[in-house]
Amino acid sequence: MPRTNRTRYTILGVLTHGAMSGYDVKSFIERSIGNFWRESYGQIYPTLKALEAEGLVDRERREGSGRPDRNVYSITRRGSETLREWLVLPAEPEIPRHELLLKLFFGAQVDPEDNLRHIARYRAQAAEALVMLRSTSERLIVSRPDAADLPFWLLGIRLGVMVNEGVVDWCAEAEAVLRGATTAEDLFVT
Amino acid sequence: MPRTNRTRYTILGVLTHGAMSGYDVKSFIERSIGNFWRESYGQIYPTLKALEAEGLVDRERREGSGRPDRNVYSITRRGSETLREWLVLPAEPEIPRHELLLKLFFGAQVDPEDNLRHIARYRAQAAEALVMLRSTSERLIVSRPDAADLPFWLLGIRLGVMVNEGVVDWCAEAEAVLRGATTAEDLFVT
DNA sequence: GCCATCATGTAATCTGTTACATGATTAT
DNA sequence: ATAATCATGTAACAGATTACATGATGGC
Repeated sequence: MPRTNRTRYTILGVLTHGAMSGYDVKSFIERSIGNFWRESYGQIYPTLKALEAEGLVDRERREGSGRPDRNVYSITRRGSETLREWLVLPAEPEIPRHELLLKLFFGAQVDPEDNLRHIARYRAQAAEALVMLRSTSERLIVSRPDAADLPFWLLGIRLGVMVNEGVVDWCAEAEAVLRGATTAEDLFVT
Repeated sequence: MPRTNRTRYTILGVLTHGAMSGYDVKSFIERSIGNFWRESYGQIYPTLKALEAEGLVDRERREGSGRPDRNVYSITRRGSETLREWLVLPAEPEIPRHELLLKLFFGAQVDPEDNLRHIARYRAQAAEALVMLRSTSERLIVSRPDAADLPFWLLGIRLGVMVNEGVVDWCAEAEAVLRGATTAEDLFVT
């Protein structure tokens, strides 16, 4: 059994926030869940077509005044049902792939400075993510204090904050170990 | 440009730990880096063939006494160089996909209990992972205290511990929010 | 007797990215 | 001028999983 196609459900879920075009779906995903989910046009456009053929979304053609014509999609009753059926199913555990850890695992093959460069880059990415996450949470709290999905959005951001804080702490530990200031064993004793 | 094929380098890296068969490569990956990396036979066997054709690994056929014959692969000098070239390159950021957060993002579409079930399952997985990670670290520290790669192995485990501890904490917060005991906004104030 | 482990490999299939093609409008 | 945004779509291709095929040995 191949992995279930989650693009379908992502699009259906996005369309519960209102009718929109494929282009809009993409930018909605980037702005709202881009932190933990991504879709490309190469997936979105064909999937929208398939969803329409299955009666899970409706399409309405809108003449673009000046702008290109848009296909505006809205979710159907059957689409909502299909979405809810999937939402209550247990989330499949993600297949783990962490290239940084993979490279570090083979770190004995390269110079210590190479490993330290990896860590520094990783810490910078996590720190940058934290800034983004915190500013997004603030913006949401002031601009949409009454939205029904606000708690769900904030919980996603909150997990990102906690994980990235952990990453930043780990980077400090990793640097200490790679510089020889600590042994890795000590990390587990304390 | 397609994403670089990391299976190649994973196999080369594994073979720095000694000559072994495709079967061994798979079980080595599962036991050592299974926590953050996975490969299937469907990838390993064809990749080993390709690596041999490129002169990055050598193959030696060993008659199995009783057992099936084995193809034992060892990394060549050129293989080691190719590996090191890749190891020093910046790790490509993983494309994020987190099905649990995706489902939770659309959580307003289902009953609160459905969301709570997701969280409970997620916490159980993280708790189980923590038990595994801690016991692995202890086993490594006592059994291979002198191995040159021990610090690298332990650092990988340590990140897993820190991230999963964060996940467990987050699950408690998420449950409080979903039960209405706290508001999501409060999570960001404190 | 049966299951786990050892052992190799192919085929079918899917998911998903990237590049390409096209072209108007608006803001800088 | 020119870059960014709006807007839709296809084609090529790679990465990866799963299922299938085959078969022996050794422990319970």
